[in-house]
Amino acid sequence: MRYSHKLSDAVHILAYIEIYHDDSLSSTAIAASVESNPALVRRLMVALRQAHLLTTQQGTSQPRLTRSPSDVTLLDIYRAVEDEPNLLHVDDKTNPLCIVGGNIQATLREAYQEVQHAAETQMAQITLERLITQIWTRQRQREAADQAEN
Amino acid sequence: MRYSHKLSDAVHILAYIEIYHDDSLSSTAIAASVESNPALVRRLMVALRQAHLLTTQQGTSQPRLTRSPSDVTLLDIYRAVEDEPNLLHVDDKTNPLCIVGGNIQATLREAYQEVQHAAETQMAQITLERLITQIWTRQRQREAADQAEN
DNA sequence: AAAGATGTAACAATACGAGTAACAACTAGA
DNA sequence: TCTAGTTGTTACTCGTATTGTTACATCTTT
Repeated sequence: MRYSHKLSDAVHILAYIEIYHDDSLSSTAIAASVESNPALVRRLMVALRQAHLLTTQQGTSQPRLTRSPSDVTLLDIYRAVEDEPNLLHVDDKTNPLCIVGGNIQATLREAYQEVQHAAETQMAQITLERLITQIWTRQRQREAADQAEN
Repeated sequence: MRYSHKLSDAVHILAYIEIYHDDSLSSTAIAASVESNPALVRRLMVALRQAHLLTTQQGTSQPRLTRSPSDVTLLDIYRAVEDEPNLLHVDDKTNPLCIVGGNIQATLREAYQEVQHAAETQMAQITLERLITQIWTRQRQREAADQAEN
């Protein structure tokens, strides 16, 4: 399985907008935090906007979250940015004349659906608020560690 | 997310070996059912062999399952063939000087781990025996449907 | 008007899965 | 023993998806 960072970067963007809501929220500034480029940020923000997770206004560097972070879950973000909703994928090119090839697709689809449901149930329990809280907690821990070092 | 068929094809191979254990089990025959090529089948069989899910003997087209299908789960097969064990992936290239960039990696790693655990728990409950049973059930249903049609 | 930002598209670079081919080593049967 | 068929393994190519890069029309603010 190849790996994309869409979900991680989307969470990053939302958390950035929430944490730095008083600073510049230009795609360039956000891209600097993601260590990526403004176009990627804007592309992801299109998906987040279509999912009604944030609002933007052309020309103004002022994206805003439309929902409370306590009301946004990892599942919402996942569905917003991942155009392929499934974590596991059935090989849809098997020999229909074979007992295995003719029946394994539907069988695996059902099994994968159970795995998907378990994963999504867990994703639905992880709120953006919790993630932001943990980011702050880790930040304070790092600052305390830096203090102790000096 | 890009998608591979390694897991599906590996399940296919194991089910094929179990169901057609009295027929030819050459990589060419299996590849015909997967509608793939013998090299792919052999590559996957290497991983399955290293995970002690089957035994092979060079030159003989007689792979054998080493465990009872009731004792092999989707998780076993998943871990055998997927070299990247994680379904979700953290962007490990973020700006450490930013509150978000400096703390989101560890935060997401923890969250993703919970999702991974939920998915793997479900995978561990799906046995190869169950999958094979369902393949047979669907086969009988198809045969009955074909009968009714004529 | 000018500067800076977004929205969007086109293209290149990159990475990875999968297909293909080739060949040494091994097995089984004539 | 010889031969055909198979596995184990490697190298290369191809197709596809993500990401990086660039460009530019459109919008907002000063």
